[in-house]
Amino acid sequence: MRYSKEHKLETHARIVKKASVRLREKGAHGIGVADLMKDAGLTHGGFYAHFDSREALVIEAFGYAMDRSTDRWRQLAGEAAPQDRLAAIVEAYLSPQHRDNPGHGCAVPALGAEIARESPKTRKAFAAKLDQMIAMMAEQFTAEAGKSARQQAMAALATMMGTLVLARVAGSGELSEELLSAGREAVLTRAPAAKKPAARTAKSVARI
Amino acid sequence: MRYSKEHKLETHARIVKKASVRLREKGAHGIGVADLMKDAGLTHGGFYAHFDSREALVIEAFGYAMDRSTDRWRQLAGEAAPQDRLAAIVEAYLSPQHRDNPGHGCAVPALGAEIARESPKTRKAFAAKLDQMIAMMAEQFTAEAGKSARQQAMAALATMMGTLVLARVAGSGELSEELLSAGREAVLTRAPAAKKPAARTAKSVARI
DNA sequence: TGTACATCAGTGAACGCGCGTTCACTGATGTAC
DNA sequence: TGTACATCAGTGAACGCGCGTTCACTGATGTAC
Repeated sequence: MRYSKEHKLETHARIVKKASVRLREKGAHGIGVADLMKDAGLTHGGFYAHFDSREALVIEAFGYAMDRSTDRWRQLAGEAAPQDRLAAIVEAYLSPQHRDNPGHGCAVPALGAEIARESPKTRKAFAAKLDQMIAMMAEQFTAEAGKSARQQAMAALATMMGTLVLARVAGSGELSEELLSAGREAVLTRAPAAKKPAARTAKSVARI
Repeated sequence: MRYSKEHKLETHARIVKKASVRLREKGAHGIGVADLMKDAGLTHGGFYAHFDSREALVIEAFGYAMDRSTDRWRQLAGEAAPQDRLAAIVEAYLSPQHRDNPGHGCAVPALGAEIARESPKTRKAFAAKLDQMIAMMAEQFTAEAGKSARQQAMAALATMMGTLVLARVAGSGELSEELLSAGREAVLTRAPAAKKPAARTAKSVARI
């Protein structure tokens, strides 16, 4: 059943993509190689034709998820008027839809704490993607009051991902909504161009 | 070897205390029952005389850690002059010492994301402790600019735990320090009585 | 007070199970002649 | 063009291992008489 040249690359990409969803849903150790391969329509035996180890897949899947998030935010920002860009990102990030869809959401709140305990190799891969994400967020800020755009971006990202973790722990009740609201307010009322953002549809925010 | 009445309670408490450290260090699934019992100077067979299941210990250990953190912050606040209280907490929280000592630090950045994936029972236990922590933090804020003390406390907690997760992923290099600094600035320059806090010694902040 | 018995925290072997990884094999298709 | 062989992505059984949990047993000490 020898396949065309592109076939292996396509299969590899499919495994990574599917794994990035399931790992965000279940945690970096919450799902096994056999189930991840099954999700991609394969059996577990073929796994090592694509990856050196389970950890190698985790790194790739994590990087994929981070890139998709960064792309998605850039897209959301691009679609909004300049003064609404930060708000567009924050409203989408701190929404019930994002809270309830970790599999298609930001990898940082889903996997950050676990990655912090992994090997230096894994952590470095994460840190590099995190740095890109910070740079993208920094484009939404201007330096002011002694704070650089990058500094503001880091704090905003921390508040956003922290709020999402807390809101997920709280479930979907009143406390959870309160947390999301407090997070949105905190990031947006500090920002230079903080206006009430245009309402986003559920569809447009479901995938970050 | 029948023991005195208090003996079992003491042993139980010792297991919980030791487990709370190791679980924060290794993650909610990162260490097994046998090793946890060994840490308490026992063998694994006796585990079920103390707990219905591994999950039951995780819940107890987690609650213990949360209570210690809340106590510790209250103590830090009590030792500082009124206008320095928030700063005392934030400086200790967002310090390299806390970043490098997850086992004796706040359970939220260490275990929050994992708890979010656990059973409703576990999540509810976490949410109740989180609510207490929020209430304690709210004592450090006053309502202003349309934001209640509670709302400010939630955002501050999210920024603090989010920053710590990111700083731990980044390791101990420049990016990590940058993140800690940005987090401190973000929480403190929004606060009503934000002054430069008195320097804390490493000793006083090592255990949160 | 002295003695026989009951208690039960803790021990250590054993269980069933799922995991990451390995390996001999398959078979459709590319390639050499 | 036709044929024999090489390739290698994918299969499925098997491996060793560690895990959570169970269980028969131990033995120091409290309790009943």
